[in-house]
Order: sequence, then C-alpha cells, then structure tokens
Amino acid sequence: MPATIRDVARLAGVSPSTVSRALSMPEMVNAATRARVAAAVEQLGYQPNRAARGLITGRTGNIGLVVPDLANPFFASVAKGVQARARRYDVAVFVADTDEDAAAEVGLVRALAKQVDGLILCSPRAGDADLSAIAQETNVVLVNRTAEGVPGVIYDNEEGMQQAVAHLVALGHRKIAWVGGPVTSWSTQHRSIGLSNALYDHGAELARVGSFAPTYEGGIAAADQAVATGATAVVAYNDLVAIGLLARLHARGISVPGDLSVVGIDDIAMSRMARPALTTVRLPKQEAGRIAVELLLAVLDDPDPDTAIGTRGTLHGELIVRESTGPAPEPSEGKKVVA
Amino acid sequence: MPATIRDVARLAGVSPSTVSRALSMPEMVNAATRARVAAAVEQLGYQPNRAARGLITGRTGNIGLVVPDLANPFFASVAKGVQARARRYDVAVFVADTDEDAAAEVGLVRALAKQVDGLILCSPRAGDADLSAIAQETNVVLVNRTAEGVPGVIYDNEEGMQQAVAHLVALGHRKIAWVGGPVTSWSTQHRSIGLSNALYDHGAELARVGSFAPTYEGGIAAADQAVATGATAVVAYNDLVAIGLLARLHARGISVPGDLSVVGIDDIAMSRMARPALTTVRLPKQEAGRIAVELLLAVLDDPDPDTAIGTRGTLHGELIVRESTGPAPEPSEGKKVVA
DNA sequence: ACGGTTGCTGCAAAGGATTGCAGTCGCCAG
DNA sequence: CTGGCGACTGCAATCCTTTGCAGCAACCGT
Repeated sequence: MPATIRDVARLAGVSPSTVSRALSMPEMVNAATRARVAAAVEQLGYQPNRAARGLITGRTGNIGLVVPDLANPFFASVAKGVQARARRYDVAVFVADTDEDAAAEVGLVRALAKQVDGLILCSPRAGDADLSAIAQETNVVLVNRTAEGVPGVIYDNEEGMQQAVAHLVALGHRKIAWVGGPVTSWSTQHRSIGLSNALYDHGAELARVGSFAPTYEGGIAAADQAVATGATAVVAYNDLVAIGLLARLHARGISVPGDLSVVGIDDIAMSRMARPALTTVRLPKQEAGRIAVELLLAVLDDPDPDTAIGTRGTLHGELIVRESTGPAPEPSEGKKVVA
Repeated sequence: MPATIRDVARLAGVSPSTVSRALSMPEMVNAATRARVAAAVEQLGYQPNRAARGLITGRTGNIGLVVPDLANPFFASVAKGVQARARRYDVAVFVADTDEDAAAEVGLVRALAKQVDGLILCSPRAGDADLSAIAQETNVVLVNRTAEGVPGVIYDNEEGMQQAVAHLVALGHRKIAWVGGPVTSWSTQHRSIGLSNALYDHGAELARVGSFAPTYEGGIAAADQAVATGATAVVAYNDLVAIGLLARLHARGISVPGDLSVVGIDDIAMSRMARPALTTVRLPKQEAGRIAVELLLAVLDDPDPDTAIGTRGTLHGELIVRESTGPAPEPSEGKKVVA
C-alpha cells in the first residue's frame, strides 16, 4: 500500500537506483534529477522501507535501552534523554526493563541484541564476566558503570562527594554517616570511596552504615543505624534512600536539619517536594542518556575497537542545597536527640 | 555472520521452506523432521532475521508507545506495563516521548507509524480530528481517552470519584473543592463530572477551582484558591497536584488533615512518601499498559474494523486511605484556619 | 580528431525468510 | 493392479532497497 522506491522512480522518470542515491548520497546525482526525485518523494509521501534497507545494509536503525526499573525516576529520566537524542538521528529506541533481575538481564540483552545495532545498558546488574561477553558480541555503551574496553558514560562520584562534604564541613559537621546501596553496585563503591577521601581531606570522620536497598524502604531501614552512629549528618546512596531516612527520622521525632542533616544524590523530582526539601547532588540524568546515544552512534560508525577504548563520557554533579542540611548541633548540648 | 535459515536447512538436511514451516507452522511438518530442524536450530543458535521476515510478511513485530512525558511517574508505570506484556509476546516496544507537545505529537506518531505494526497512544494531547485521522491509517489503541471506533483502555473515573466522595462524606465533609487539570484533558472532564455526580448523590456541595497544570507547581498555584472556597476537603486532578497543594498548605500553616483534607488520584510512588502521606484513588497503571498491549495485538490479528469497535478496557480505581484525610473540622469553631 | 577523464545513470545481484504451487511417496479402496 | 487421496517436502517467486559494475555522453587536453 505505501509507496515504494519503484513508484518514486517511475514518477520521476528515473531508475530506483537513482532514487536511492538521490536520497542517501545526494552529491552523486545531478541537481536537476535530484529535484525531480525530491518532488516525487514529496508527492508520494515516500519513506524507505526500513526492513528492506536493513536486510541489505545489515543495520536496523534501531538501538536498545536496558534499564533495571522504568518506574524509578532516575532511569525514566535517562530514558527520556536517550530517546530524545536518538530521535534527532532518526534512530528508534527499544526500551526494556529488567525488573532489577540480574539473571533476566543477560537473557534479555541477548535477545534484544539481535534486533538492534547497539545497546545502551543503564546501571547493569550483570556480573563483569557476563558484561564483557555481551560487549564482545554486540555494540554496547554502559551508563553508570565501567568495564575494560567498553565505552560508557559515568558520573564523577568522587567530585560529587567532595561537594557534599565541603558543604557539610562548612556547616560544622565533623562526623558523617554513609548509607550505602547494594554491595554489587558500581556506584555504591565509588561513592563510598569518594566520600571517604573527601572526609579524609577535611579531617572529618566517616561512619559507614550497612548496605541497603536503593529505595524508600531502604532508607527507612537505615535510619536508626545512621542515628546510632552519633554522626550529625548523613549522606545517602541516593535520593530515594534519603527520603526514606527523612520519613523515619520524622517518625522518631528527630529534627532535620536541627538534629541531623541529610544529603541525597541524584536530585529526582521528588526531592524538592520532600519535607524538608532535600539537599542533594544533582546528577544530569537526561544528559547521560544523550551522551550515551552519541557514544553508541560513534561506535557504530567506527567499529574499530582500538578507537572505542577510551571513549568515555564523564558527567559532573552539582550540589543543590535545600532544607535538609543545616549547622551541626552544638556538641555541648549532647547528642541524645531521642526523647 | 549469524546463522541463516539456509544454514539450518543444510545441517538438518532439509530445504529452507521446511525449516520455516517447522518453526512457524509445526503441525505441518513430520515429527521426525521437526526434531532434526529443532536440533539444528539449537546447535546453530539460529534466530530468524526479523528484517527479512518483515519484508515479506509486512509485519515488523514491533509496536510503538507514545507518552507525553516519560519522567512523569504515571506514564513511566504505564510504559513498564506495556513493555513487560509485550515481551511476553515477543514484541519489541519503541518508546517515544512528546514532551507534552500536541503539535510534535502528530508528527512523531506519523513517523513512528511506518516502523511499527501498531501504536499505543497514552493520554494523547492531539485533537480529536488528528486522532481519528491517525487511527484511520494505522492500528491504534488509546490509553486514558476515547475516540469513535478506536479501541482503548480507560479508567472508570466516575466510580473513582464516587469512592473518594463516599470516604470524604463519611468523615463529615459537606463542601468539597475540585482542582481541575488541563481543560483539554479527557480525564479532567470525566473526573469533574464524576465528582459532581457523586457529590449530588450525597447531597454535598462542589466548589470548582480553575484549571491548573497537572504538576506539583500546578498544585502550589491552586492551593490558595482551594482554601478560599471554604471547602473542608479538596480533590486534586492527580497526585502531583495534590502534593503541590500539601506543600503550599504547609507553608501557610494550614493543617492537613486537621483543617483541610486532601485527596489525590493515581497513587504514584511519591504519594506514600508525602507528608502527610496522601489519600488517593489508586489507578492500576501497569495494568493499563498490559491491557493496551493485549488490545493492540488483538486488533493486529483481526484488523476487521467492525470487531474492533467496542473493544475497550475499563479499569477500576481503588481508594487508598492514608494520612491526608480526616474528619471535617467542627463548623462551630469557624473556618478561619489561617493564623 | 582522438584517447581519456569526469559525471551521471541504469542493470542486476544480493540480502533472508515466507508461501503458493507442484511434486513425491506411501497407502487404501475399488 | 490401479486410480486417487493424504501427508509431507521442495522449488521458485516475492518482499524492497542498496550498491558494485558497466554503460554512456560530454568534455578536456593535446
């Protein structure tokens, strides 16, 4: 039913080859012919059949995006950035959600890989070995994670932690608790290290508090342990955890930031709606998605693995100070904030 | 590089046709042959080339999902449901975000339509005329909206409002304010009508408050007007608006639910994290996505427009009572809640 | 005037899977 | 013994586009 290249060719009085060239290598065809073809294309509303093109070029013009959980606002933002930028290049995006399941992830990725030119893996839960294997057999760009010889975009977690600590230390905090996320998470490790280094630089003390789910519930679970450390400020793995912290602290009657300051990471929409509004390190989420697309497209254009190594984007966080951080409470008053 | 149907055929000692049939119409081929083919497929890790198949069948095996804003948790949830259910049918999902732009929407839909077998349009912003035109030339399922002869899945807004009102009236509220969303929104209209009917049934009074953006900011903007109506309870267009309301009311020192009760609609993740936790009408978001996929697939299998008309899914909301609603304040005490 | 470019266009093959049609074989009924 | 049917399988065309190669004309330099 839709117009084919032959219809266009007939209408323009040329061969299909010429139409094809007029569209994809315009400089190779005479200006007058090109104009006739363009007119015919316009008139017929012709759009090349992607399947037929894909059959011969071996390219689908599609890319895949794999995220652990679409309902998590962080990943939703990344996805938004990805599809916006992909559209600019006339590339379609398949989105797949693994439901935080590392096992399902590799199967899904393998299946998806056949249908796309390349994949963007966002915060993959898979192990390093699986990840390398996947990167071997298909074009991959990682977001929020690094792997040998695989391009990716990451956040400068160290710098982000540096900013948070500088803010907290300036407010007089000398002992700061860290509520970690999943142990297997690349981000947890780097944020923890960054925090540790930053605190060392400022001569402040670090109190690590377990490892928790990167969720609101995780924050609720972590709160009491964070309080028990005696720290006057808490840095959470992400905003969701920080908001959970806030909820539990409120329930216990601990004032934020009066008794305890709380800092998150991500700056999701929810954070400015929290009470008190959350101080956090804003991560450019959509930007990460956009850059991932650029990186992937670059890899596709030049699949030489030598140039691919080293193609890595680093994004920087920005401290957003809201209401959840304040001056450290006077030590002389005692730390027994609980009634 | 990847195995083709010919490789499989050679290994199994049959013709490509037989391989094709063994895979897609198993009952047509001898059991023994089928087993040999299956073994060869297994050994080679063969997967049919979707482009080649699409070329001849005219089907891509892909569907498209168009949402106004992926970063909005409501749509993210729908998207999650869509892609989960689509995967079950081995259908890939293209996701596109229109950035709330009605004009961009129709262009995007037209472009996307060529690459997929059908589209799921979630809360489309486009006008009725455009929508009908699109539905004419491609397979479409609507979510959160109806249109003549186009299948879709909607929420029973009337019933949801009924539940909210019953709850509020039981708490003694007799005058209830409605904070409406965008005027062009199908949901706004139906929720408003539903609320109006429910209040009439209970002999309670309705106070309509303008039309606001369906966002946190919209809620902030609406709060003062809602208070000024003298109502003892407010029903908001959605949870985002309700949370905005909460923020502004808190800033003004108006107690929720002490002075004013607030009810939202949607039950997004944020709602139970709000302070006070938001009473809301939970809409099954992922379910809407799942049903939309089923509907679309049904249309694809039977493109007869006669059967398509009337295929419509209706989902029901569920009242979730949290902390933002309570007994109406004593009228004798006076309504001057502001200090 | 002629060999050689240069610039443009067409021919035809290729890419992988599906499917209508025809062919083969075995078997049963007449 | 033979005609015919049923069950299965293979042949070959087809879907639409891209691209290497060849053809053709005009034009340049000598």
